[in-house]
Amino acid sequence: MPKAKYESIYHDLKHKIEQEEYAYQDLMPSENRLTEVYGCSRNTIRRALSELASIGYLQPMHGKGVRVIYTPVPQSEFLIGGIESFKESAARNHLTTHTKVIRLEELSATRVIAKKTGFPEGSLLYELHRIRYLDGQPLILDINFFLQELVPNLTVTIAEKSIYDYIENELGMPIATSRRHMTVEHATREDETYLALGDYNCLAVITGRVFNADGIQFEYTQSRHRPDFFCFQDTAIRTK
Amino acid sequence: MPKAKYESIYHDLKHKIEQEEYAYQDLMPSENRLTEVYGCSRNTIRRALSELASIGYLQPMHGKGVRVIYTPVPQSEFLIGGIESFKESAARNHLTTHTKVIRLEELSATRVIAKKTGFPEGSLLYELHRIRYLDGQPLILDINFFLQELVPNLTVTIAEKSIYDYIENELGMPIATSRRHMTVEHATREDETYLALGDYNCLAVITGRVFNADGIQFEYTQSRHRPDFFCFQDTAIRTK
DNA sequence: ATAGAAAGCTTGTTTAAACAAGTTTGGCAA
DNA sequence: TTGCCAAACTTGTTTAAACAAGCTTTCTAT
Repeated sequence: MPKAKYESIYHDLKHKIEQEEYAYQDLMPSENRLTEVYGCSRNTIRRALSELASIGYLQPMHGKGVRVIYTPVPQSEFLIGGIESFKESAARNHLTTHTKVIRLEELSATRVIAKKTGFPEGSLLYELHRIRYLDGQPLILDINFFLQELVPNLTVTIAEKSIYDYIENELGMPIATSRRHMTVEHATREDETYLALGDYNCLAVITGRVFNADGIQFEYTQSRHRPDFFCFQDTAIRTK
Repeated sequence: MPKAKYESIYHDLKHKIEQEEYAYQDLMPSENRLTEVYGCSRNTIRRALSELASIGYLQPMHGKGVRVIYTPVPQSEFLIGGIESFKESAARNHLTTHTKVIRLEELSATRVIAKKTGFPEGSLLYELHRIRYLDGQPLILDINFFLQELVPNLTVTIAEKSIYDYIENELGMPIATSRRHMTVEHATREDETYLALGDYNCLAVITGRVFNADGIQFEYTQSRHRPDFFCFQDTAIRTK
């Protein structure tokens, strides 16, 4: 499905790196070599390589070559990374899931809610609380606010399936960018009621604003994760 | 001191967005307009714009324009993001800091340590435990493993100042890429001893491998954060 | 008046070329 | 043999051009 040339080269190289055809610490073929292999220009190769560098797969070295620094991650954990729905994450980890809606109501954004969520004061919103189960265990309390104007006609049925699927495929609104904060917070009464926290008295909390492809925020979300199944991945590139 | 043209354009535009000269939800000037303003080619402009999109400042819209989606973040929190030393983060937040070394010893990587840290078995390492204080409060327990071959002659004095400064400026080794995991873990005996955890019984833990510009891993690090001062920032772009 | 085509914007992809700058190799001269 | 320099690699930056594709405006034909 990649329509752009650099995308298919990116995916091809990514796959070869993950299969360790290009192994950890190896040098990649030179850009000129890859140009011949893929029958494209050097710029197109460089675009694919730079995206692989940005996800921490490659380390380019000026004058020397490009080194593979990808190492396989142990797939035992439920990993979060990128913008991914709960169901997508679960599927990637071969786990079964279901979702229970605790609360779904309409409201208008007060000044306090507007400040917290980033929506304009007075916006019509949906507030949605859901519990996410993985293999029968309640792991995540999701609290979402959706802009009714962009995500209309939200129902319990939709909320228990996949909202992202509804948004992208039924409403035809592409999801683009998400800016998130991660913190660790004390468990609330609601957390204790719905999640089997055991002896943990805090949770991993991911808070974020989600924008569509037009740069309009349509969602404010807070995911409250039971610590024992939470892992967030990230690659950082140091800028000079 | 950006030496490349696209870097200085990037920084200039970033600054203007942060100053809200280009405000939230505004459209940026078109690429053709910006080429006139900055006197450069469209490619160079596009490079600057795409880096601003990758940090969640801009949302490009095919055929329509580029929308500003940056909103200022409340600067009250101690934010983590990118590869940044503790001192750099503290300085950015106008806070005073000091560091106490708990433990500094040499060791050779056993099989277990090699698997955990990603260093080859038998590597000579430094193991370093430090407490980081912010305005007098013990907030972070840092546990580091350094490859002696690349980070030689580590002393308590260096460890209490800035190791990144030592590595980059004294040893002249550029730090490039860091792959990290974030989890929430039960407090250990060591955490309880050194950090004033109050009634928290867990911590935010950032675990990571750090690579130099040659793609060689020189550090394995674990930062154990007291929850109340921990906040991690991230921008995710959804890929189709 | 309205539908629809066309023109003129916008961003997205790809190529080609030239040059800059860092590293390695190989050969030449002392 | 040793030291040094030049040649031949490598990646990094910039320009120019052409075309694709999405969106908006304008004009035209019905």
